[in-house]
Amino acid sequence: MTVAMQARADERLRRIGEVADELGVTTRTIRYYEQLGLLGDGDRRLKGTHRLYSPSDIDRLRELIRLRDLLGLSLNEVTQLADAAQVQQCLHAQWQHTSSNRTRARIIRSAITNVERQLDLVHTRQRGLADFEVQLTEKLTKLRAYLTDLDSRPDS
Amino acid sequence: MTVAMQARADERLRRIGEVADELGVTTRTIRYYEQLGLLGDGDRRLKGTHRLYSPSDIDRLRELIRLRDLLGLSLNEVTQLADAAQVQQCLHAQWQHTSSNRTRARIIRSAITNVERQLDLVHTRQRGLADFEVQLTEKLTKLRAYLTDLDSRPDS
DNA sequence: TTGCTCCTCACGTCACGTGAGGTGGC
DNA sequence: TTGCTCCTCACGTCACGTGAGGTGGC
Repeated sequence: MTVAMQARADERLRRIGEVADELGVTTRTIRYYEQLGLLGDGDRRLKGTHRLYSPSDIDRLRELIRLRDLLGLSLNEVTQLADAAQVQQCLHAQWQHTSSNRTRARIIRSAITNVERQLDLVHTRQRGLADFEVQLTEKLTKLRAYLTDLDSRPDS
Repeated sequence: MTVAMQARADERLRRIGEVADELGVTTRTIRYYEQLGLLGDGDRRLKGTHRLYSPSDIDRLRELIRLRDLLGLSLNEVTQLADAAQVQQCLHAQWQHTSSNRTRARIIRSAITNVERQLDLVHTRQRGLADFEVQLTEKLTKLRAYLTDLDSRPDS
Protein backbone atom coordinates (compact mmCIF):
# COMPACT_ATOMS: atom_id res chain seq x y z
CA MET A 1 0.00 0.00 0.00
CA THR A 2 2.79 2.38 0.87
CA VAL A 3 4.59 1.32 -2.29
CA ALA A 4 1.43 1.90 -4.28
CA MET A 5 1.17 5.32 -2.71
CA GLN A 6 4.72 6.15 -3.70
CA ALA A 7 4.06 4.95 -7.22
CA ARG A 8 0.93 7.06 -7.35
CA ALA A 9 2.80 10.00 -5.88
CA ASP A 10 4.26 10.94 -9.30
CA GLU A 11 1.44 9.78 -11.50
CA ARG A 12 0.67 13.44 -12.08
CA LEU A 13 -0.05 14.30 -15.70
CA ARG A 14 2.33 16.81 -17.24
CA ARG A 15 1.93 19.32 -20.03
CA ILE A 16 3.89 19.23 -23.25
CA GLY A 17 6.30 22.06 -22.40
CA GLU A 18 7.32 20.47 -19.12
CA VAL A 19 7.89 17.14 -20.87
CA ALA A 20 9.88 18.76 -23.68
CA ASP A 21 12.18 20.51 -21.18
CA GLU A 22 12.76 17.30 -19.24
CA LEU A 23 13.65 15.36 -22.39
CA GLY A 24 15.68 18.10 -24.04
CA VAL A 25 13.53 18.46 -27.14
CA THR A 26 11.02 21.03 -28.39
CA THR A 27 7.26 20.76 -28.23
CA ARG A 28 7.25 20.60 -32.00
CA THR A 29 9.17 17.32 -31.89
CA ILE A 30 6.66 15.73 -29.54
CA ARG A 31 3.71 16.87 -31.65
CA TYR A 32 5.44 15.56 -34.77
CA TYR A 33 5.95 12.14 -33.19
CA GLU A 34 2.31 12.04 -32.21
CA GLN A 35 1.37 12.94 -35.77
CA LEU A 36 3.44 10.01 -37.04
CA GLY A 37 1.62 7.72 -34.62
CA LEU A 38 4.62 7.00 -32.42
CA LEU A 39 2.82 7.93 -29.23
CA GLY A 40 -0.17 5.65 -29.40
CA ASP A 41 -3.26 7.69 -28.71
CA GLY A 42 -3.77 11.33 -29.29
CA ASP A 43 -7.25 10.04 -30.15
CA ARG A 44 -8.75 10.38 -26.73
CA ARG A 45 -7.93 14.07 -26.61
CA LEU A 46 -10.48 16.61 -27.77
CA LYS A 47 -9.14 18.83 -30.53
CA GLY A 48 -7.89 22.12 -29.21
CA THR A 49 -7.40 20.95 -25.62
CA HIS A 50 -4.03 20.54 -23.91
CA ARG A 51 -1.98 17.37 -24.32
CA LEU A 52 -1.28 15.57 -21.05
CA TYR A 53 1.41 12.96 -20.46
CA SER A 54 1.62 10.23 -17.83
CA PRO A 55 4.99 9.01 -16.47
CA SER A 56 4.79 5.93 -18.70
CA ASP A 57 4.07 8.15 -21.73
CA ILE A 58 7.22 10.07 -20.84
CA ASP A 59 9.26 6.88 -20.44
CA ARG A 60 8.12 5.82 -23.87
CA LEU A 61 9.10 9.18 -25.37
CA ARG A 62 12.48 9.08 -23.66
CA GLU A 63 13.10 5.69 -25.25
CA LEU A 64 12.21 6.98 -28.72
CA ILE A 65 14.50 9.99 -28.33
CA ARG A 66 17.38 7.90 -27.05
CA LEU A 67 17.10 5.52 -30.00
CA ARG A 68 17.17 8.48 -32.36
CA ASP A 69 19.85 10.48 -30.58
CA LEU A 70 22.31 7.95 -29.21
CA LEU A 71 21.97 5.36 -31.97
CA GLY A 72 21.30 7.76 -34.83
CA LEU A 73 18.26 5.87 -36.11
CA SER A 74 15.63 7.35 -38.41
CA LEU A 75 12.12 7.64 -37.00
CA ASN A 76 11.16 4.75 -39.24
CA GLU A 77 13.82 2.54 -37.69
CA VAL A 78 12.88 3.82 -34.24
CA THR A 79 9.33 2.67 -34.87
CA GLN A 80 10.55 -0.82 -35.71
CA LEU A 81 12.72 -1.11 -32.61
CA ALA A 82 10.69 0.68 -29.95
CA ASP A 83 8.53 -1.43 -27.74
CA ALA A 84 4.95 -1.69 -28.80
CA ALA A 85 2.56 -0.11 -26.32
CA GLN A 86 1.33 -3.63 -25.60
CA VAL A 87 4.55 -4.46 -23.80
CA GLN A 88 4.00 -1.68 -21.29
CA GLN A 89 0.49 -3.00 -20.73
CA CYS A 90 1.82 -6.51 -20.23
CA LEU A 91 4.26 -5.38 -17.57
CA HIS A 92 1.88 -3.08 -15.77
CA ALA A 93 -1.44 -3.25 -14.08
CA GLN A 94 -4.34 -5.09 -15.61
CA TRP A 95 -2.60 -7.43 -18.02
CA GLN A 96 -4.23 -10.42 -16.36
CA HIS A 97 -7.59 -9.71 -17.88
CA THR A 98 -6.60 -8.66 -21.36
CA SER A 99 -5.20 -11.79 -22.96
CA SER A 100 -4.04 -15.39 -22.55
CA ASN A 101 -0.72 -16.47 -21.10
CA ARG A 102 0.31 -17.70 -24.50
CA THR A 103 -0.37 -14.31 -26.07
CA ARG A 104 1.45 -12.50 -23.30
CA ALA A 105 4.45 -14.82 -23.64
CA ARG A 106 4.60 -14.09 -27.37
CA ILE A 107 4.53 -10.35 -26.77
CA ILE A 108 7.26 -10.58 -24.14
CA ARG A 109 9.44 -12.73 -26.37
CA SER A 110 9.30 -10.21 -29.20
CA ALA A 111 10.08 -7.44 -26.72
CA ILE A 112 13.16 -9.38 -25.61
CA THR A 113 14.32 -9.70 -29.22
CA ASN A 114 13.91 -5.96 -29.67
CA VAL A 115 15.88 -5.07 -26.57
CA GLU A 116 18.64 -7.47 -27.59
CA ARG A 117 18.89 -5.73 -30.96
CA GLN A 118 19.04 -2.37 -29.24
CA LEU A 119 21.87 -3.61 -27.04
CA ASP A 120 23.77 -4.79 -30.13
CA LEU A 121 23.44 -1.33 -31.64
CA VAL A 122 24.59 0.24 -28.38
CA HIS A 123 27.69 -1.94 -28.37
CA THR A 124 28.48 -1.14 -31.99
CA ARG A 125 28.26 2.55 -31.19
CA GLN A 126 30.45 2.10 -28.14
CA ARG A 127 33.13 0.47 -30.27
CA GLY A 128 32.89 3.32 -32.78
CA LEU A 129 33.26 5.91 -30.04
CA ALA A 130 36.17 4.03 -28.46
CA ASP A 131 37.99 4.00 -31.81
CA PHE A 132 37.29 7.67 -32.27
CA GLU A 133 38.52 8.40 -28.75
CA VAL A 134 41.81 6.60 -29.43
CA GLN A 135 42.37 8.54 -32.64
CA LEU A 136 41.60 11.85 -30.97
CA THR A 137 43.91 11.10 -28.07
CA GLU A 138 46.75 10.18 -30.42
CA LYS A 139 46.15 13.34 -32.38
CA LEU A 140 46.25 15.39 -29.21
CA THR A 141 49.55 13.82 -28.18
CA LYS A 142 51.05 14.57 -31.58
CA LEU A 143 49.84 18.16 -31.56
CA ARG A 144 51.22 18.78 -28.06
CA ALA A 145 54.59 17.28 -28.96
CA TYR A 146 54.68 19.41 -32.06
CA LEU A 147 53.89 22.51 -30.06
CA THR A 148 56.65 21.75 -27.56
CA ASP A 149 59.03 21.30 -30.46
CA LEU A 150 58.01 24.64 -31.95
CA ASP A 151 58.39 26.49 -28.66
CA SER A 152 61.91 25.17 -28.16
CA ARG A 153 63.08 26.66 -31.44
CA PRO A 154 64.07 30.25 -32.12
CA ASP A 155 61.63 32.39 -34.04
CA SER A 156 61.99 32.05 -37.76
CA MET B 1 63.59 7.15 -47.99
CA THR B 2 61.95 3.76 -47.57
CA VAL B 3 59.44 5.32 -45.22
CA ALA B 4 58.80 8.03 -47.76
CA MET B 5 58.28 5.35 -50.37
CA GLN B 6 55.76 3.58 -48.15
CA ALA B 7 53.96 6.82 -47.53
CA ARG B 8 53.84 7.49 -51.25
CA ALA B 9 52.65 3.96 -51.93
CA ASP B 10 49.03 4.85 -51.14
CA GLU B 11 49.07 8.42 -52.29
CA ARG B 12 46.93 7.30 -55.20
CA LEU B 13 43.97 9.58 -55.95
CA ARG B 14 40.56 7.96 -55.63
CA ARG B 15 37.26 8.64 -57.28
CA ILE B 16 34.15 9.72 -55.43
CA GLY B 17 32.36 6.35 -55.56
CA GLU B 18 35.29 4.51 -54.08
CA VAL B 19 35.59 7.09 -51.30
CA ALA B 20 31.86 6.97 -50.58
CA ASP B 21 31.94 3.17 -50.24
CA GLU B 22 34.92 3.30 -47.90
CA LEU B 23 33.28 5.88 -45.66
CA GLY B 24 29.79 4.40 -45.75
CA VAL B 25 28.06 7.39 -47.29
CA THR B 26 26.66 8.23 -50.72
CA THR B 27 28.32 10.31 -53.40
CA ARG B 28 25.57 12.86 -52.92
CA THR B 29 26.72 13.46 -49.36
CA ILE B 30 30.28 14.14 -50.46
CA ARG B 31 29.17 16.53 -53.20
CA TYR B 32 26.90 18.29 -50.74
CA TYR B 33 29.75 18.81 -48.28
CA GLU B 34 31.89 20.19 -51.07
CA GLN B 35 29.07 22.55 -52.01
CA LEU B 36 28.94 23.80 -48.41
CA GLY B 37 32.67 24.43 -48.56
CA LEU B 38 33.61 21.75 -46.02
CA LEU B 39 36.18 20.17 -48.29
CA GLY B 40 38.39 23.13 -49.04
CA ASP B 41 38.98 23.29 -52.75
CA GLY B 42 36.76 22.04 -55.47
CA ASP B 43 38.09 25.17 -57.14
CA ARG B 44 41.03 23.58 -58.84
CA ARG B 45 38.82 21.08 -60.64
CA LEU B 46 37.50 21.89 -64.10
CA LYS B 47 33.71 21.80 -64.27
CA GLY B 48 32.46 18.49 -65.60
CA THR B 49 35.62 16.50 -64.82
CA HIS B 50 35.88 13.77 -62.18
CA ARG B 51 36.53 14.62 -58.55
CA LEU B 52 39.71 13.05 -57.16
CA TYR B 53 40.56 12.57 -53.49
CA SER B 54 43.94 12.19 -51.82
CA PRO B 55 44.38 10.14 -48.63
CA SER B 56 44.45 13.32 -46.55
CA ASP B 57 41.23 14.50 -48.25
CA ILE B 58 39.70 11.19 -47.20
CA ASP B 59 40.96 11.53 -43.63
CA ARG B 60 39.38 14.94 -43.47
CA LEU B 61 36.08 13.60 -44.76
CA ARG B 62 36.15 10.69 -42.32
CA GLU B 63 36.58 13.17 -39.49
CA LEU B 64 33.59 15.21 -40.65
CA ILE B 65 31.41 12.13 -40.93
CA ARG B 66 32.43 10.84 -37.51
CA LEU B 67 31.61 14.17 -35.91
CA ARG B 68 28.20 14.11 -37.53
CA ASP B 69 27.46 10.42 -36.99
CA LEU B 70 28.96 9.54 -33.64
CA LEU B 71 28.42 12.88 -31.94
CA GLY B 72 25.21 13.84 -33.72
CA LEU B 73 26.40 17.33 -34.65
CA SER B 74 24.84 19.47 -37.35
CA LEU B 75 27.04 20.32 -40.32
CA ASN B 76 27.28 23.82 -38.94
CA GLU B 77 28.65 22.55 -35.65
CA VAL B 78 30.91 20.15 -37.54
CA THR B 79 32.37 23.09 -39.40
CA GLN B 80 33.18 24.83 -36.13
CA LEU B 81 34.86 21.79 -34.61
CA ALA B 82 36.64 20.21 -37.57
CA ASP B 83 40.26 21.07 -38.05
CA ALA B 84 40.91 23.86 -40.46
CA ALA B 85 42.79 22.72 -43.54
CA GLN B 86 45.70 24.80 -42.24
CA VAL B 87 46.33 22.30 -39.47
CA GLN B 88 46.90 19.50 -41.96
CA GLN B 89 49.31 21.76 -43.79
CA CYS B 90 51.12 22.57 -40.57
CA LEU B 91 51.64 18.93 -39.73
CA HIS B 92 52.62 17.87 -43.20
CA ALA B 93 55.23 18.68 -45.77
CA GLN B 94 56.08 22.25 -46.61
CA TRP B 95 54.90 24.09 -43.52
CA GLN B 96 58.38 25.50 -43.00
CA HIS B 97 58.07 27.92 -45.83
CA THR B 98 54.51 29.07 -45.41
CA SER B 99 54.48 30.99 -42.16
CA SER B 100 56.32 31.98 -39.00
CA ASN B 101 56.79 29.80 -35.95
CA ARG B 102 54.51 32.11 -34.03
CA THR B 103 51.74 31.68 -36.57
CA ARG B 104 52.16 27.92 -36.67
CA ALA B 105 52.07 27.74 -32.87
CA ARG B 106 48.82 29.69 -32.85
CA ILE B 107 47.26 27.34 -35.37
CA ILE B 108 48.35 24.28 -33.43
CA ARG B 109 47.05 25.70 -30.17
CA SER B 110 43.60 26.26 -31.63
CA ALA B 111 43.68 22.75 -33.08
CA ILE B 112 44.44 21.38 -29.61
CA THR B 113 41.46 23.26 -28.19
CA ASN B 114 39.24 21.80 -30.87
CA VAL B 115 40.38 18.23 -30.28
CA GLU B 116 39.90 18.66 -26.54
CA ARG B 117 36.33 19.80 -27.14
CA GLN B 118 35.75 16.82 -29.40
CA LEU B 119 37.03 14.50 -26.68
CA ASP B 120 34.65 16.09 -24.18
CA LEU B 121 31.75 15.42 -26.51
CA VAL B 122 32.92 11.83 -26.99
CA HIS B 123 32.98 11.29 -23.24
CA THR B 124 29.53 12.79 -22.80
CA ARG B 125 28.20 10.44 -25.45
CA GLN B 126 29.93 7.51 -23.82
CA ARG B 127 28.24 8.29 -20.52
CA GLY B 128 24.89 8.53 -22.30
CA LEU B 129 25.40 5.19 -23.97
CA ALA B 130 26.55 3.57 -20.72
CA ASP B 131 23.37 4.77 -18.99
CA PHE B 132 21.27 3.50 -21.85
CA GLU B 133 23.07 0.17 -21.75
CA VAL B 134 22.34 -0.24 -18.04
CA GLN B 135 18.66 0.52 -18.55
CA LEU B 136 18.39 -1.91 -21.45
CA THR B 137 20.14 -4.65 -19.51
CA GLU B 138 17.83 -4.16 -16.52
CA LYS B 139 14.86 -4.25 -18.84
CA LEU B 140 16.08 -7.46 -20.40
CA THR B 141 16.49 -9.09 -17.00
CA LYS B 142 12.97 -8.09 -16.02
CA LEU B 143 11.48 -9.36 -19.26
CA ARG B 144 13.27 -12.70 -18.96
CA ALA B 145 12.17 -13.15 -15.35
CA TYR B 146 8.65 -12.32 -16.35
CA LEU B 147 8.74 -14.84 -19.16
CA THR B 148 10.03 -17.57 -16.83
CA ASP B 149 7.21 -16.74 -14.46
CA LEU B 150 4.65 -16.98 -17.24
CA ASP B 151 5.98 -20.31 -18.50
CA SER B 152 5.81 -21.85 -15.04
CA ARG B 153 2.08 -21.15 -14.74
CA PRO B 154 -0.75 -23.16 -16.24
CA ASP B 155 -2.45 -21.68 -19.28
CA SER B 156 -5.22 -19.33 -18.40
C1' DT C 1 -8.11 40.88 -16.11
C1' DT C 2 -3.24 39.88 -17.11
C1' DG C 3 0.35 36.72 -18.49
C1' DC C 4 1.67 32.35 -19.57
C1' DT C 5 1.49 28.20 -22.00
C1' DC C 6 -1.07 25.87 -24.90
C1' DC C 7 -3.51 25.10 -29.63
C1' DT C 8 -3.66 24.53 -35.03
C1' DC C 9 -2.25 25.54 -39.64
C1' DA C 10 1.39 26.28 -42.77
C1' DC C 11 5.56 27.77 -44.92
C1' DG C 12 10.81 27.41 -44.28
C1' DT C 13 15.11 24.78 -43.60
C1' DC C 14 18.67 21.27 -43.17
C1' DA C 15 20.74 17.23 -45.03
C1' DC C 16 20.49 14.75 -48.06
C1' DG C 17 17.51 11.00 -51.76
C1' DT C 18 16.37 10.27 -56.28
C1' DG C 19 15.74 10.35 -60.83
C1' DA C 20 16.67 12.83 -65.71
C1' DG C 21 19.74 13.50 -69.27
C1' DG C 22 24.39 13.63 -70.73
C1' DT C 23 29.67 13.04 -70.90
C1' DG C 24 34.43 10.81 -69.91
C1' DG C 25 37.81 6.89 -68.96
C1' DC C 26 39.37 1.49 -68.92
C1' DT D 1 32.28 0.14 -79.26
C1' DT D 2 30.24 -1.35 -74.86
C1' DG D 3 29.58 -0.73 -69.95
C1' DC D 4 30.63 1.60 -66.03
C1' DT D 5 31.12 5.45 -63.23
C1' DC D 6 31.14 9.99 -63.34
C1' DC D 7 28.90 14.79 -64.20
C1' DT D 8 25.20 18.67 -63.40
C1' DC D 9 20.64 20.36 -62.54
C1' DA D 10 16.54 20.03 -59.97
C1' DC D 11 12.57 18.37 -57.58
C1' DG D 12 11.30 15.30 -53.46
C1' DT D 13 11.65 13.91 -48.58
C1' DC D 14 12.56 13.55 -43.65
C1' DA D 15 12.61 15.76 -39.27
C1' DC D 16 11.78 19.17 -37.55
C1' DG D 17 12.14 25.19 -36.97
C1' DT D 18 9.55 29.15 -36.91
C1' DG D 19 6.32 32.42 -37.00
C1' DA D 20 0.96 33.78 -37.42
C1' DG D 21 -3.22 34.04 -35.21
C1' DG D 22 -6.12 32.40 -31.64
C1' DT D 23 -7.89 29.97 -27.25
C1' DG D 24 -7.68 27.93 -22.32
C1' DG D 25 -6.10 27.56 -17.32
C1' DC D 26 -3.69 29.56 -12.71
